[in-house]
Amino acid sequence: MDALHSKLPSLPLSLREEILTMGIRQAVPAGTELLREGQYVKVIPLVLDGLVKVFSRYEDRELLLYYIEPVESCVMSFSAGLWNLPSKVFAITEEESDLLLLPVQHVNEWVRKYPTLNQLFFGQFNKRYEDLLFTIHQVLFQRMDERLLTYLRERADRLGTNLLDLRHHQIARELGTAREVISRVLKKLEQEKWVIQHQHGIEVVTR
Amino acid sequence: MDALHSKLPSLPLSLREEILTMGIRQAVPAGTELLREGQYVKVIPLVLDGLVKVFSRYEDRELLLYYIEPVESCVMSFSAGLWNLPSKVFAITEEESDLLLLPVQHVNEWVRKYPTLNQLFFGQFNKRYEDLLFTIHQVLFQRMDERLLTYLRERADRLGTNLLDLRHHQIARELGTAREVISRVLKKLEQEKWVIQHQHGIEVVTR
DNA sequence: GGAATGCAGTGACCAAAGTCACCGGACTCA
DNA sequence: TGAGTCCGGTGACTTTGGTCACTGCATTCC
Repeated sequence: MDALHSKLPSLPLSLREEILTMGIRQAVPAGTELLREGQYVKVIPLVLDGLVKVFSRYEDRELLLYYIEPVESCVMSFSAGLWNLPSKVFAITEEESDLLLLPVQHVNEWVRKYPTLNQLFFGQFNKRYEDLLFTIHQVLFQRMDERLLTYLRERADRLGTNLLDLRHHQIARELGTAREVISRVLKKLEQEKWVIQHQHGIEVVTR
Repeated sequence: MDALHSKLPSLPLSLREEILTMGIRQAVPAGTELLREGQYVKVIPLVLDGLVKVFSRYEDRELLLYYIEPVESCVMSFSAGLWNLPSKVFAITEEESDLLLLPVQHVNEWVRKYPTLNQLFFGQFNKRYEDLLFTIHQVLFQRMDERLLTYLRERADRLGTNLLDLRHHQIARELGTAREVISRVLKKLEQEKWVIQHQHGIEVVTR
């Protein structure tokens, strides 16, 4: 339970203690939906461990916007929670994750009482803003082969392995396209020696 | 000079006075570049009057991200200014505009001294986050005809007129596409009676 | 063993959008 | 008045990516 202290050393001790008493610690399995479009939010989740994906959805297509890594939070939940607005994205745990749920009324107090908390929130907003900029860039200016390779490399970096256990249809959903497209492009990337497709995974060739 | 008082009544009087003494009031003509990619920022501009466009650029294509309207600011300048990071977007005045330039070191103090200022900053971050979400949505999930019509309507609403004086190539740049595409799609929209093209402008047909 | 299921491969086709080349009208300005 | 420039229109073509239909594996589960 002292994880918070080591992970957020920048916050005042008294705030960390308040957070620990008021916050609800929760372990959630992989694949749990944390936030749905149109939903109102009463707790702000802080990811202590694990990984959460944030998506935009339209009809039956979706697009991965960004990942929330440990000791980060979801800015959509800030605005949705603090101003009681409906969410415009949905979020799902990618791995089994350890969350700290912060009830919004307390967060409202803390923001007033502890100005340093604002620094943290600003940082999060800024990170997500940059993530979205990057995503826009990819979607508008890059072709599928580039986007796919960037996606695979980013994932390999994050997981610390070149062997990615991924289904084509998973990739397609995250990139907002169709399974066949991924199969086709992946084959092209393989011919160009950027990746190797094994029976149970895709190997990203190190440069 | 009392514009600020009437326009930002939510801020404490003493802060507004500080802003007025430390901020630099500046009128800039239309088409002035305020922020360039890679640039470091020493003042945070607050738009008092006029209109500023914010773009993402890649090679020789660009994409309009959002507009900054009166009594709004640019979140890219927050992060670029307050953390001394290079900008990833560029901004240009669309109309002649009246700006209030806030030197970053003072803003840093104000943020600490006046917690209400944080509310304003949060609001701005949230607005831009939503703008970017909307843009992603348009770019990935909508076809050009939809995007173009949405763009024209939004613009007509903002300017309060159905008659838009726009060049095809301007539109193309803002939507990140080519002039010919706009010409083609505009013709289709005209055939479908959504717009009428006049000699000197495009009329958006009211629904 | 056989049916069902999930996954990937693939060819054919289509639609959207990007590109190229070229035209002609309007306007400007020297 | 004639050259230059800006603007929009357009046909032809290409590329990219989305869709459809169908195949062949594995694996799993009765």
